Amino acid sequence: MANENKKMVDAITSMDEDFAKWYTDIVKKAELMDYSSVRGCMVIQPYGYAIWEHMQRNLDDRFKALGHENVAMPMFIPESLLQKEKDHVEGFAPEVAWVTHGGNEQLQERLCVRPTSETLFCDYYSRVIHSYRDLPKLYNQWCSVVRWEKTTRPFLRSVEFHWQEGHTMHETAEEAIAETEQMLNCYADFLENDLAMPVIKGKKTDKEKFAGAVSTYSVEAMMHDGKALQSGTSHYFGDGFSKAFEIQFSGRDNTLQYPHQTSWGASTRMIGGLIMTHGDDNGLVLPPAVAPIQVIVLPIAQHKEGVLEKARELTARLKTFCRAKIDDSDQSPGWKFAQYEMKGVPLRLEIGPKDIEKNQCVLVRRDSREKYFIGLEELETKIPELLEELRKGLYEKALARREAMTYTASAYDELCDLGENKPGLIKAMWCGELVCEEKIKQEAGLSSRNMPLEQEQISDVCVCCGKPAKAMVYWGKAY
RNA sequence: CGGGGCGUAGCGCAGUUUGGUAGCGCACCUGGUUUGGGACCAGGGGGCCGCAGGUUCGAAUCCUGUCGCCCCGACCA
Repeated sequence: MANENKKMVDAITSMDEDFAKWYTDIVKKAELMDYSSVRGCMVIQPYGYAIWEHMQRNLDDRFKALGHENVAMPMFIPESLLQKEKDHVEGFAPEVAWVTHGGNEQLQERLCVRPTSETLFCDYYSRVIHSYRDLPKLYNQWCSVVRWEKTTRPFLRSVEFHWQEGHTMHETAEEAIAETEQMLNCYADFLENDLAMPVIKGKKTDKEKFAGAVSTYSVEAMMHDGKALQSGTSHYFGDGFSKAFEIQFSGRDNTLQYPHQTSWGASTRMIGGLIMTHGDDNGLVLPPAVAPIQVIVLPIAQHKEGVLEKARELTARLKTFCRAKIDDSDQSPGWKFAQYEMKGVPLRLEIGPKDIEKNQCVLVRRDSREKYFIGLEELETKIPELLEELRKGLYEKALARREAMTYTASAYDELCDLGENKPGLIKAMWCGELVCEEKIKQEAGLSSRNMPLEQEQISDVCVCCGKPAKAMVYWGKAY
């Protein structure tokens, strides 16, 4: 057994040895992405893109069930449009890419490649919203955006990344706030139930909020190394953009009003989150909801009479109720075991001569490597059961790890000490002042992740300055 | 953008100090034997040594520049 493990560990760097290398090893060896010739931009390979497609489909169904519609906005934003909202342009200008020429001609006004599309949506809304009867507008788009990031990492931070951005307009602030909360919950539900990633829902501090937003909410997940990953975000804009873009409508009382706005997004970064939440030293571990292959069928001694036929027949049967695939290539079984573990396939089905004799097969779980000998007539019930157990198991394991790596600091020394010595999240009270937040960043190396919706009263005073506390904050290091 | 490391076959590397025209393992191709945890034997294909200049009779090797990637920091989904 020790021998077996050794061989497989050889394939990728162990996460204890070098977490960053472990991550890039998985991303490459599971064939999720490849580097491209463009700095910071990646090729998402078929297997990685298939995961994204499952995420997209799942989220898109959720959005549509909540009344949203998909649209497509231009990829370019005229400079004048980007500049309409002051905070927004200040936040994004340092990292936008500019188009200055069309063919050989210099453009009269340069165009930025969208880093996010608030301005485009607002420009459009200013033309189509006239009456309260035009509201709400519940739009979403699936697209890629470009941010000229200085350092990049596959899926976690790339210059171009794929995402969805929802942009909605509402008659009242209350409605827009409700939308912001609803979409935050939508992401949380998707992440927790389908991706098996426990998240902390909370509000960002002013320092960390989106450029131009009144308030920003996030779902934060903890990775294997204790760092936080913002995995989805939902903003309430109030009427700031509406005023900047002169979006007005006639209200029920026949007065001119500004609509209230939200935006919310989730990106291919979630793929990085999956890797760093569930992955292990044998590779990726995928939750069934987004696994391109849920069950890989591996014929054993496939040259022997009847094995391949039986394996193909089983695969066809499996395909009627789950995403199944057979690998009948002539690689050795051991190679295939390792290969599909690397790719994170939740269940492996082995079928060989001995099994056929007994009318059974072997199912092996990716997460625990537990083996189950299953009668062939039970597959329709056993496979969904095992997939569900695996999903729950992944969630519980991730939650237990997060809890074990979450600390409480009631004194400043304690906060600094934890920040330096304990990877993970730290709960501590905060007065709400930027100076304290910056001091904590400077001295403890911790940024505020969010102020959780589920607040706890650790003490009455700010961990940093000792003045009365306004909120409990999760502090940590982030991707 | 600062600090560090690295670019030689698809991948991982040796060769660079001391210039002499490129090698190993894996992968790939062919044939055969194998097949319940990364199989074995035999044969074979593949490289403007990141790119551009320079020095030299001769450069993977020395010099200059440049591009890219990775890691650690500051900024961000």
